[in-house]
Amino acid sequence: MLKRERQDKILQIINEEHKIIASDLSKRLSVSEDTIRRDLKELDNQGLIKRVHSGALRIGPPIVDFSVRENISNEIKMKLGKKVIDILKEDMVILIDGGTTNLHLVYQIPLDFKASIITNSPPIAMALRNHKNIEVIMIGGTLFKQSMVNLGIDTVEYLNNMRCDLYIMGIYNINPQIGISVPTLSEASVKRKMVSISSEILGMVTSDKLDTASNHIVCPVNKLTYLITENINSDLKSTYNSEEVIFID
Amino acid sequence: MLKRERQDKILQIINEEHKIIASDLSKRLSVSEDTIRRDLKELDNQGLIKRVHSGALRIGPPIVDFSVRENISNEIKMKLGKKVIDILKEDMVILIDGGTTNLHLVYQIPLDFKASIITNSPPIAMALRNHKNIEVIMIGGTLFKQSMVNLGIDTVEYLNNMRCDLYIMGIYNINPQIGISVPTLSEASVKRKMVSISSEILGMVTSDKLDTASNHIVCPVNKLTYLITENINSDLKSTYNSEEVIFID
DNA sequence: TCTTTTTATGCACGTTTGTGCCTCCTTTTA
DNA sequence: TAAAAGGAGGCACAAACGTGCATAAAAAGA
Repeated sequence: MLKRERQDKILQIINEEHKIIASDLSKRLSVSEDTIRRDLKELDNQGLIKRVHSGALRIGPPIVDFSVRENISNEIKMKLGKKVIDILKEDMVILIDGGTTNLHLVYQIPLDFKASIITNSPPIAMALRNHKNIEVIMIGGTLFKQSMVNLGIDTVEYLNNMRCDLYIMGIYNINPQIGISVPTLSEASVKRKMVSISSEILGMVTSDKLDTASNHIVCPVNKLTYLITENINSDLKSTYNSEEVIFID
Repeated sequence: MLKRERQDKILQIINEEHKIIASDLSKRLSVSEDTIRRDLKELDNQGLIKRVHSGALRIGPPIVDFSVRENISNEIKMKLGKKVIDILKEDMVILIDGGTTNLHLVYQIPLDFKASIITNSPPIAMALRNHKNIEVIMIGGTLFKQSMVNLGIDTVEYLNNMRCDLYIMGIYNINPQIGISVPTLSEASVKRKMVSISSEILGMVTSDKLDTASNHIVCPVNKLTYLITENINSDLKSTYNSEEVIFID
């Protein structure tokens, strides 16, 4: 691999992931850490990245993660997001609601990607600020601060007048028997409406959410077109997998 | 997690929550308290936070991104915002649109302030995340990324069904003859509607915006109930001041 | 194509940085 | 005023860094 080629790759990775660790990069690109260090130094001198001890950061605003508890690692959510990027097609009309996992996905959408994105989540809208070719349509409502999404009658009503190709659902609880559920009624009704107007539905779940349930049911699991998880546990796979759901791990 | 990344996160948290406890941070970011102490010490030395026993406090203007850390205009905008805080009364219904000056105002609203805030600007909504007693209503629309506000027919229509006590207008151009103007038609029509449904109107302007004009006129200057500026130039004062406008500098 | 020159890479080795732990001291709180 | 919580400084260790040098890989020239 040529030096130039490798540095481009580094830039691409850092743009997607917003930060990199030098030692990781060394493994991923199969070169010595010395070379990576030299690359990072050069890119930093050109002002393309911000070099810091043990890695580098992307220039520009950092990820504004609104989750109070940082427990679930961002890396995992990033990985989930990466799997979804390939499913997105140009010129799709994509509906995305809230959740940090969805946010991490949005952060990884290439800056030149062309699409329409509809969302009721202010952080998602903010994250699309620099995507010149993405038309962002925000759905209003009363801000539910815990999940940072707009909810309420107006939100549901607005959704009545639209359809979209893909709904990327933020999932808090999923259970093979009970289905997908959320803790509040207003979130459930908005999500139900979103489900009903979408051709395909995609859900990303971190392992801590598998086999949990809450009070308000959104829909059964088989409504999902795609289910993306981190875990390759074959038990889970067979539990959730079905003819209808495309299971990606 | 990289050190710089962690420190940026600390800044973000302290900006949102106005104060932090070192031991909490240690848990939230999964590092030892020693490391947090060192981080806080460094940030304090850089003048970015105010270190106190057992934690730290926010120091004036919010600054998360290292690329925007040293921005002087932040200071000025913060001072303007401070003047406005006293005008806000509890339980008001306040309409706020976009602009960085407005955002700086919102950052200074006390965390326990009680009110309803209606906005078409995602950053404003985000900034109110930790204000438990503020009901935030977001108005949807097509996101105009340059000013980060939602615009369009739906936005205007939604405003038809409401009234509010105070409209805090983001001002880009103001001129005693021409009035208040903006560069785009859609922004102008939304602002005009906002003017028409509000009992009082407040505008903050930094000196660089005084005596400038743009293509689409929103309203004459005397529509303003309050005009807040940084400059004590008496010429300007007499130009803009009138029986109708309360001039604060 | 072959040789020469330039550039890029990996390794060795001493240095620096970041972090957690420990001890002793200071501040806060009951 | 005593106990508890927080803070400062030192120590240790691992990971990351920079530098010089030998060698490999490109690029340039013949």
